[in-house]
Amino acid sequence: MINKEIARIFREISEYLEMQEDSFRSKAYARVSRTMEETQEDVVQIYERGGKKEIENLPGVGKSIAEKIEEYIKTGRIAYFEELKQKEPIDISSLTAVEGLGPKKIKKLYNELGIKTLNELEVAAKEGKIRKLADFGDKTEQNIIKGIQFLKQSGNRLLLGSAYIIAEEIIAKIKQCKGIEQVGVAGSARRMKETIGDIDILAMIEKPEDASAVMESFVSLPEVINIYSKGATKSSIRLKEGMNVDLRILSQKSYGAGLMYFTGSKDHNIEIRKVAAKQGLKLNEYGLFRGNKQVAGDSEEQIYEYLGLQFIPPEMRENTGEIKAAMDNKLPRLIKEEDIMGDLQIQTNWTDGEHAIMDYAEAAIKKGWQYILITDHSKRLAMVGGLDEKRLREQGKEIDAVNKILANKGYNFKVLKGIECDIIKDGELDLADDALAELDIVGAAVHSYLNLPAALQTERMLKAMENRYVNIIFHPTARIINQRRAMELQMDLVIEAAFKSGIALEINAYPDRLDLKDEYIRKCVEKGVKLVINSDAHSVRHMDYLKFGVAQARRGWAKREDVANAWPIDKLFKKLKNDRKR
DNA sequence: GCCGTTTTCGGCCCGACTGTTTTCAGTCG
Repeated sequence: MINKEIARIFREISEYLEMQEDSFRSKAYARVSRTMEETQEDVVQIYERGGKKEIENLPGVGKSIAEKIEEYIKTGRIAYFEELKQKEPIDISSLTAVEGLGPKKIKKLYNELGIKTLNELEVAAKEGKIRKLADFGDKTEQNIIKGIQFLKQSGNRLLLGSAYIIAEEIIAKIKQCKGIEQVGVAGSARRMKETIGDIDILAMIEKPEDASAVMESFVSLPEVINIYSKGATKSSIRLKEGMNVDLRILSQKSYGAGLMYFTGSKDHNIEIRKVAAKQGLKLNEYGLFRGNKQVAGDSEEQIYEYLGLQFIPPEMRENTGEIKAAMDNKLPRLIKEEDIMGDLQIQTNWTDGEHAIMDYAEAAIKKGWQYILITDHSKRLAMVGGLDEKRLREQGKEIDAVNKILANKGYNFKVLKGIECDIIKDGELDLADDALAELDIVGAAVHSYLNLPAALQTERMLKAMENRYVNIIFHPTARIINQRRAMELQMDLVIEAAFKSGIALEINAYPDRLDLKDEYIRKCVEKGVKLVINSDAHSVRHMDYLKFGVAQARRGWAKREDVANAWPIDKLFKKLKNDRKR
């Protein structure tokens, strides 16, 4: 996958151009860098499908940049970038990673002191050379030293699941401050991105004079190890966990505008501000203005409405067509957590799960669900005691017994018989067809040989999908966020096969999986491929993860109709099972 | 370098905070 590599090169080009004061061209490259970062489909595949023209369809990509992408695909390099690097051989990406250092300062450091690398920067700072430069001073030098220190100990972006917990803890503390009307999370956490860089928190206060006390208690939270900035309305800190948190304080009449601004995404905001500008309006984080007069701002709903747009849910705010859709009144009604009627992937103490079938059933009933599917591993996963045909049938008896007890208690609830059947290397399934035939719903998943080349891996997957008993492919790409790359799969072919066969693809809600990714989900939705959102619970408490899967589905523009486990049980059987074209 | 319901040329989101300076450039989001 070369998208990330191209993204990095364009980001560096952007920074070189910024050094040369070519700000607009720089922004053009920065924008395409973000696009490449977010594009899930391999740009090589896009190129193979439709050549340079197809690449130009990517937002922000024009003729010149499309040519550079083509050049990279063909030759593995971009001559323009090589020239820039040769002229000024600076390790820009490492240096800009230092908080407070940007292209202009880096340029000065290079010109005055010949600094090219992080190491040279650190040495110069520690030797006190930086403070002597014009426009630099003691503080800047200290901040550089600190910045390098933090850089060395900071790791990956945090999983949404973890960031959420941290944000909630901080919010709870801020809520206790005097004069606080409302506190909420904004930023990528509110957009429910799968990983989070910084946590953004927004607070509304009644009286402006309370602001400084709120800021004071924010920056003195016990977890704080650095204060980047502290102002009347905006402060920025770093937590022990290695995570940066911003707090912004707003008045009631600006809360909606601030929430919108702080939620992003950046590209969404830029586009929305352009929409405003076209109507002779100005949008900033304080409100929507005509001249000096505020015409909207206390709620997001009000701002979108004034601009003639439908309300755009935060998960959609990525500038990938949602603004146009909102303009045309064509936003989909996204799936909600309340729409979910059951969970179709649960591991019990028959294999590597923590709890018994009845425990999960009771928890599901509490959630108001109508069914769960029990899906322990199959025998190939010997490590966790995967079920063979015999034990699977024994488990079926326990499920029957649980259902009987629940029925006697008067619950309208059903435990369904399933399996997470291993797809072995050649695409065959791990269990015999006659055993699968006895189950209500069959899930299949890859757990081994994750490094096969794309063609082979795809062939394997398609072969498994030919099995007439398979209803769902679990965690289709097998990635683990921050740990393991997705399998190399030609997803277009997999999605096509799912469409033809009537097999559903899973959105696995486990925080470090979230597999399918949002972009693939959107392709499924466009194509009419059925989805399911499962917790992959190995414990009763994991069933709460479903909300992250729902969020991922929303980021992929999925509606209730697209998600099989948002359907009542009879429709679930009809559409997922009996409609399966065999 | 990109882009178009004012446009194929002339624009390009907007503001807070910091540090170094006497009015602002650089950085960040």
